[in-house]
Amino acid sequence: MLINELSKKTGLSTHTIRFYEKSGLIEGKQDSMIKSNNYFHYDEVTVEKLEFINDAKLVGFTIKEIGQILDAWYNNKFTKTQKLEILDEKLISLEQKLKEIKAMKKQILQFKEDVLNDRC
Amino acid sequence: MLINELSKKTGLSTHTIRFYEKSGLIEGKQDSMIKSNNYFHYDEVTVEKLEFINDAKLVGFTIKEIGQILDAWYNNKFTKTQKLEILDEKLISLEQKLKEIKAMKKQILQFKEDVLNDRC
DNA sequence: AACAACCTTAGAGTATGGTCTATGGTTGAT
DNA sequence: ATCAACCATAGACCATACTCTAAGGTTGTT
Repeated sequence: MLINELSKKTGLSTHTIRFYEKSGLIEGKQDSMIKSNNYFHYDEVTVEKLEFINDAKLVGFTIKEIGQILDAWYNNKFTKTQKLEILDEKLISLEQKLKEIKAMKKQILQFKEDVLNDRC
Repeated sequence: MLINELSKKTGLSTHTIRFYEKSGLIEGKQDSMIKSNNYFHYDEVTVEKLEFINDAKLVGFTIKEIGQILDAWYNNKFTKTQKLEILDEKLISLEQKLKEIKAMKKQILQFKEDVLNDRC
């Protein structure tokens, strides 16, 4: 599929998709059979990747981190061991985020207590 | 205390503290008794606020959101009801973040499975 | 008095993650 | 053939959240 269809499938603008492509998160292929144009073609895996990117942004991963994860998942830049290391590292950072959010919940509940009891 | 001491107590640079002050997160007081200078003085509450800001940044709250929370907690810009509304809203967004992170954990565990079983 | 070590404001510069515009080429239906 | 609707690249522009520099005033110690 071409970028427009990819955009419709993922809800991301073509600008954003091209930005992610420049950032190395996804990769389209130009068809060397067709000489008249230089259009990029994208596959279903790219759709999956973009959906993952959306989720990964929500949890606060940077473009760089998302790139690492995608490379660990769907490329051959790394050995199996390296891939597992990267993924484990991200799991640890997610655990950390969970802790931070739980602590913040407690903090805000405390603020609510303070408000309710006019302690501020 | 002056900004340098505040900086040492919180680990934030004076630049960053001034940035937060400009952004309305904290507020120092100038002593009108002293005419020779215009130095800002900060109290222990400001230390607490800056510590909170640090934690709040970790969970992904923006400066604007942090400002709202601080106002809800330690100011009289809002009524009690408004304050509780703001804090509840933030609790909901924290719940949402928890969900997203848990989903991402599952996703990455799946990636690990894929790597282990050479499915990518 | 002079010097280091503070303080102030204003504004420039940086990194990240987009978002948009300009320019020009391609495709497909009429 | 022409026209809308697509495609590409390059680079400008934007918001957020800092981070730093410049220029000048204050304080405290010697």
